[in-house]
Amino acid sequence: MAYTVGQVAKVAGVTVRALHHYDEIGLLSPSGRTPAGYRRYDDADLERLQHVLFYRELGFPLEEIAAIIDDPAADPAAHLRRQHELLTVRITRLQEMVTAIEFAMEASKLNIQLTPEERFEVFGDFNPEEHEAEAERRWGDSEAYRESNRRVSRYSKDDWLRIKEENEDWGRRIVAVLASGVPADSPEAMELAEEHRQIISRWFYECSYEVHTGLADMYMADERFTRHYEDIAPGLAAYLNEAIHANAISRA
Amino acid sequence: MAYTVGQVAKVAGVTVRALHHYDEIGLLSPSGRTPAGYRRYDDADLERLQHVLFYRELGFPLEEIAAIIDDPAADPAAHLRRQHELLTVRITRLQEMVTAIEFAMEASKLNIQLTPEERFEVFGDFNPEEHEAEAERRWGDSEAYRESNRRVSRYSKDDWLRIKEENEDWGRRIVAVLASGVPADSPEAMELAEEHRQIISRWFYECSYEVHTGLADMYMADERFTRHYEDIAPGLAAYLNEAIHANAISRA
DNA sequence: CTCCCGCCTGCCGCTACGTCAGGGTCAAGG
DNA sequence: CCTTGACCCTGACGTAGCGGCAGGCGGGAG
Repeated sequence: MAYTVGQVAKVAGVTVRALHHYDEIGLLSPSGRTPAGYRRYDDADLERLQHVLFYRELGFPLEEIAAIIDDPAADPAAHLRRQHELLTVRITRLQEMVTAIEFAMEASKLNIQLTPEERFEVFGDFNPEEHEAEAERRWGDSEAYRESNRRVSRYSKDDWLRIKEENEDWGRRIVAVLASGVPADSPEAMELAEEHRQIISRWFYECSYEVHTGLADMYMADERFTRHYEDIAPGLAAYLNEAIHANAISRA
Repeated sequence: MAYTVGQVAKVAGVTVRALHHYDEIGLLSPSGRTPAGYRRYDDADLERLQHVLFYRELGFPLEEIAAIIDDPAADPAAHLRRQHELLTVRITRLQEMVTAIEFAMEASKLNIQLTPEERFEVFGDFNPEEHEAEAERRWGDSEAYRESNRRVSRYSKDDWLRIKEENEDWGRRIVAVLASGVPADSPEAMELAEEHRQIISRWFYECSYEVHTGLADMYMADERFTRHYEDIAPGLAAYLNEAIHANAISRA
C-alpha cells in the first residue's frame, strides 16, 4: 500500500506543503521515492502521521513531537495510554473554563463585579492542582455544573426574561417573609428555600439538597454573593442560608 | 484601578512582550500612559484582555479576535454564551478523540488492523463538509456513526468481551454454513446475514438494510476487510456480501 | 545620590507552515 | 505519438505571534 503526497494529504486532512515540511525537518520522511523522485508513503508512515497530527492538535511543537514518537522506551499501548491521558487533562481544562464562564454568567446576572484575580484564575497560566481544589471547594459537584452549562447554552432571550421574572418574584416574596419576622426554619421560609432549589433545578441543573446546601454555604463564604443578598435586604443572606439548610434537613 | 504592564502580565499569566505585541497591532491598547510613557491598564482593559486570552486559547488568530471582540452587535451576555458554546464544541471534539483512542486501544488488543480512513477520520484538522461527505459515503448516515461512537465509549471491558464472543460465535456458524455448500441466498445464509446486521445494531449503531449493504460493499471494496474475511475462510467475503444483499432484498 | 528593578522602543530570530515560481511526470484522450 | 491537465518536485520568500536582547530612561528605597 503506497500513497502519494496528495493522497496522504487528502485522507489525513493536511496540506501537501505541510507534508513537505515534515519531510524537510525529518519529522516524517516517506519510506521511499519513485524513480521520478515522487514521495511514497506506506502504512507505517501513515501511522506515524496519525501520531504527529494527534500531538500537533494538542499544541505540541514539532520537535517535541519527534522526541515523543521516537522515544524507544514506549510501546504502542503506552502511546495510546499517554494520548488518552492528555485528552482527559484537556477536557478537564476546558470544563474548568466552562465553569468559569458559568460563574461569570451568574455574576453578571446578579450584577457582581469580578476582581482581576477572578478574571484570570482560569485563563492565562493557572496552576492545575491549586485550581482543581478551588473548583471542588466552590462547586462540590462539577458534573452538576456541566449539566447547567448544557442547558443554559440553549436558552433564548425569552427564556432569560422569564428566569429573571421568576427570580424577582421569588425575591419579593422572601423579602416579605423575612420582614414578617417568622424564623428561617418556619414552613414559609423553608417553602421559599425549596422554591429556590426548584428554580435552579428547572433552569440550570439538577440541584439536590446536598448541592443546594453547598450553594447556600457559598453564598455565605463568598463576599460578593453575600453582598448581593444583603443589598436586597439586610440579613437576607444568612436567613436564606439557614432556610436552605432547614429545608434540606426536613426533607431528608 | 490602574496597572502597569508587569502587573497585568503577572495576573493574566502572559508575558510583557505579548502585551507589547497586542498594543502594537491594536488588539489591546492600554487606556492611557503615564507622563513618562509607561502603559497604564484599567479594569476595562483587563476585561478585554480576558476575552482576548479566551479566544487565543481556543486558537483564534489575533485579527479575528479583534473582530469578535469589537463586534458592536454583541452584548456581554452574548459573548458569554458564545464562549460557552465554543467550549462545549471543543469538549465534544476532544471526547470524540477519546472515543477514537479507546477504539484504537481495543482494536490493538483484538489485533485488528485499522484502515487509513479510520486512522484519520477523527484526527487531522478535518474539513467538516468533506469529512462528512466521506463519512456519509462510507456509513450512509453519519448520525449513525456518531451514535456508534457515543455508545462504544461507554462499553466496559465485559461488554467488549461479550461482543468478541458473540462475534466469534457468529463467525463459526457462518463458516459452517459456507462449508456446507448451501448458496448465499439460502435461508440459512440470509439468517446469518440478518444476525450480522443485528449484532451491529445492538452494539454499535442502528444498521438499516441500506447501511448494511453499503457495509457489505465496503467489505469487498476495501482489501483489508476482504482479507480479514478471506483469512477466516476462503470465499467468505464474497459469500457474506451476497448473503447480505439477498437478505436486504428479501426483507424489503 | 545611587542602585536596581521595571519600563520604553527598536530589531533580529524562530516556528510552522502558506504561497508562488519554474519546471518535470504520468495517464488519458485525440 | 503527441498533447493536455492534473499531479509532483525543489527552492525561495512571506506571515503570525510572539521570544529575547540591546541600549536607554524612570522611580522609589536606602
